[in-house]
Amino acid sequence: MQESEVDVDGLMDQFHAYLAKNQLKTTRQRDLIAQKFFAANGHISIEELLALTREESPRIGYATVYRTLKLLTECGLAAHRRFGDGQTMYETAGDTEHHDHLICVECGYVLEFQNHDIEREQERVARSFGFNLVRHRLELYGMCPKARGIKGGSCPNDDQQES
Amino acid sequence: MQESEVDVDGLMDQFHAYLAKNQLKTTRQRDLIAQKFFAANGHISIEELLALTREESPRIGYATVYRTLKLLTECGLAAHRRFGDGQTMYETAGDTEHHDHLICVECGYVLEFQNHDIEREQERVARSFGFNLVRHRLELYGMCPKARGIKGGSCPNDDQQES
DNA sequence: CTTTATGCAAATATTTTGCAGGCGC
DNA sequence: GCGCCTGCAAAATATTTGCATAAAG
Repeated sequence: MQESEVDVDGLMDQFHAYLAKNQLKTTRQRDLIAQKFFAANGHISIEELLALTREESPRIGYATVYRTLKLLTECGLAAHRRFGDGQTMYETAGDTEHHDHLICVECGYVLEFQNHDIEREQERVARSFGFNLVRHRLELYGMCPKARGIKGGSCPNDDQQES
Repeated sequence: MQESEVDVDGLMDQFHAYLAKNQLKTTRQRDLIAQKFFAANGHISIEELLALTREESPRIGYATVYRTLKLLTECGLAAHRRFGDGQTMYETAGDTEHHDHLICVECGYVLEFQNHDIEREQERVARSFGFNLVRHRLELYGMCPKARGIKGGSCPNDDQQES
């Protein structure tokens, strides 16, 4: 796996800093949810996150997950996103790791990547229009090797929205 | 206005082709919704689209808009998207016009552009992961010249989602 | 101790579906 | 005419909120 390791601690620090600055409290639930979220490497649904947190703290409910995710969104560490027709996913959005997405249109598998050449070009384009680039989002949709090879066969994860 | 004109006719053709190919029917409602959608230049919510179509055909309901948008999504002409915490937005995603977006975070102004160097790089990246690139979406967020100059002053259009 | 957060369930909001009549082909 | 579509309302989902209790600072 070339799953780029996320700096969970750093993100947790940012989260705590935000809580402190706004006189909000650090609770076990919030920490747990945030931790699981960050550790998920950036793509997770409310359901999945709830399931993960419940493994360690079964009483946690949807509301708390939603509320915590909202906090994370407010401080810029999370952002929701909908790939295809499926459920809403959340992804990490800290500056620390900036990744773009390569998404398989067959099986919905999401791969992350970074490419400095592209980023450099983006800067140039923005500047050429007089814009000051703050952030960007790039998604490439295509067919993954497995999907191409087997064509309707077994993709990394098959739970898909081919209508 | 330098709102780059979208090739509505071309998109409508693609839509009709899809309907025909799948033995679905061309109806006044579908055409109206699709037309309004394409003309919206790519960013519109269900509500807004419903309102627009109702201007000309007041009996249209949510269901029809949802259903039509689902069709458009299936044939690759639309895709949903959530900016910030707000409502779900739909955007055009036809291959015919391959432009990316440069969005002002201050005023929400959306500029379209094309850059072949970036596209070429995207191809390379996708290939390097064994993917067969089908389409992509690139959004650059930054501050537009006007926003930077006046800093909080008058941007082309002020109706924004700064969370 | 005081204030804020949690968990539950009820309230809202969003999206989908069933069905009878209407319309495109 | 036949079969797909529409509009309406009801159903299914998804998300938010109110409140009593529990926990954090």
